[in-house]
Amino acid sequence: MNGFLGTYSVSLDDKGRLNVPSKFKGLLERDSPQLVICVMSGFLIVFPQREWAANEEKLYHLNAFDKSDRNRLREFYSRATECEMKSGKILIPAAQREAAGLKKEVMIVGMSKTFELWAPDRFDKDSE
Amino acid sequence: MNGFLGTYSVSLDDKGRLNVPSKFKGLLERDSPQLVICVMSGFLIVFPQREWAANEEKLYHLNAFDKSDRNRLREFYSRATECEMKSGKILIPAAQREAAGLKKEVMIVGMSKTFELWAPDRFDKDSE
DNA sequence: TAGGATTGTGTCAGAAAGTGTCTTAAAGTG
DNA sequence: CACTTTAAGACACTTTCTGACACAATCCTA
Repeated sequence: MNGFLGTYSVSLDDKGRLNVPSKFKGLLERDSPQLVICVMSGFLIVFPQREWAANEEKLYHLNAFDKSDRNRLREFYSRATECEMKSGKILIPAAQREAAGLKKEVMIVGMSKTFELWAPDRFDKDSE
Repeated sequence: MNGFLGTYSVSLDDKGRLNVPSKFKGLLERDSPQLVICVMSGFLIVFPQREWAANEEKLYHLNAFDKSDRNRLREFYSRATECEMKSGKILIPAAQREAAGLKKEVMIVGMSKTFELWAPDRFDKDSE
């Protein structure tokens, strides 16, 4: 597999769980079911564990006692949540669903190393 | 686990105890329930015991007979309080609650190795 | 130093949120 | 077209969160 590719429309169940498309499921099972979901402006990015760690490394040089560095760190960490794929599903925490305006139907967009979650109406408008 | 991640809104109980979200609880239990809470400008930083020790080490090189070094040390230590998670809760001392303006609702913000406590209104304004 | 007020601690019940699994329907495959 | 795989929805069960209460420890004052 070449990473996360394509666009899928899936639905959330009654508790807000995302049914992961089987192509993505395979990738996550091979690597790790551990994920980090990060709130962006209007949508969510899903990082597999390893990919998240790679991004985190870019912040190692920042000083937690410097005010502006600390703000950057907060920006990064405060938007993230650790999740896990369980029984082939990912529970999207309520706050994240809220932030991305996710209702029942969700667009899943592959971005190779990561993938994105969009509310259908926002995807049509904002993603271009 | 990737450390403390995400933003949670939790409430203090009638005695000012913080209900630790279960994801953070796990991390603290694995490591140690011992904590240090440090007052910053408008919010609180919670250091797990080990992380506090690591920060303290960085101050060893300061000279206790140098006036400005001594001020830095005083600044650091005087704002700190030792706490402990008990029955899954952390009692935030009254003085610290006061300093951070914490009432009933508290925002908990993961910062990887540490986490922060904010009054909701201050978080919205000051954290960016 | 006794009594009362304040602060700190353990625990529990009800509500809310998260999890596992199964059935049915739909889509993909040869 | 028969068979396999995948997605949706439903349900029961478990875990987590909140608010409350009872009790313990500490502090303060007379």
